[in-house]
Amino acid sequence: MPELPEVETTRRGVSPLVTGQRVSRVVVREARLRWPVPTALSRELPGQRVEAVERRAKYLLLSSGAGTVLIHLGMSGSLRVVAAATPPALHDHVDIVLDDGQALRLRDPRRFGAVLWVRGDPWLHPLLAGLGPEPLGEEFDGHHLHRLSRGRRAPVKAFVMDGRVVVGIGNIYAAEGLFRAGIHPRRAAGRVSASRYDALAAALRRVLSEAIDQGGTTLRDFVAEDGRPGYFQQRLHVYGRGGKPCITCGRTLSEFRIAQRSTVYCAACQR
DNA sequence: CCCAAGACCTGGCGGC
DNA sequence: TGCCGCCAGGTCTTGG
Repeated sequence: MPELPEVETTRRGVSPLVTGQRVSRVVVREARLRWPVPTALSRELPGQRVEAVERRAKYLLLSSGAGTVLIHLGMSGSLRVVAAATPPALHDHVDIVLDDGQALRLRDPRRFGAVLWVRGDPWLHPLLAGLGPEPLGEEFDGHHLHRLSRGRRAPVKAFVMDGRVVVGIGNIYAAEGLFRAGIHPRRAAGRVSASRYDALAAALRRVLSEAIDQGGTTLRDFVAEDGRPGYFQQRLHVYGRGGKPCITCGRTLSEFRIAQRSTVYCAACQR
């Protein structure tokens, strides 16, 4: 579920309901996420006011005077704001209960997600410190990709999914960006030209922005009912379409695996 | 340093 | 209907 657009959609949905609220308690029903949910979170967050809800890569940061809650949704996580009295469903692992009677509730069936508590400067945390630029930020462009890729022999798809290069490009948007830029996903990263990296950076920006916009279309009821943002309805050009015709040339889309991830592309349009 | 593969989990689906 | 193998939006960790 969560690629960058969904995490950003979640942030926008949750932020106005949580920011400025005081935390009354933290309920951890299942601490065994990717890393154990620290007991210090339950001790030190209650009584604090949530100052802001920020995003870096696919991490959400809830800041308070005493520390920062670092949340990652993994493969299957979702966050909602519910009435604190709402009975938890299966896999509703953590509640951050607020003074106004609502709770920020994490559901994560596969438990690849994380809820951490960082006392000092969160930007120095090991999970955040080494990250590359935001794909929608100013530092990210074709020149950045071109410069970092020289001498790299890994497939360009794996290269753009590497968070040290640029954050937030998951399996869906890597495939979509490469298709729109006409680049074969298995081409060695070091053998993609500067101008084609310009096209790739622009394509990634565009597809991510579009997805966020579409998530935004259902933002109003996002927190209320079924937390599914609208961007799933957007037309994906290649992801999940292996064996179907290319929307540009009609040729059957090919599918193979790069680093255990399914990868769909058009052998005619992508070189 | 670079790269590929393994690891962590549950649930849904297709095939038999 | 039931069971089995495979696949799924991520990314840290390990080993060559």
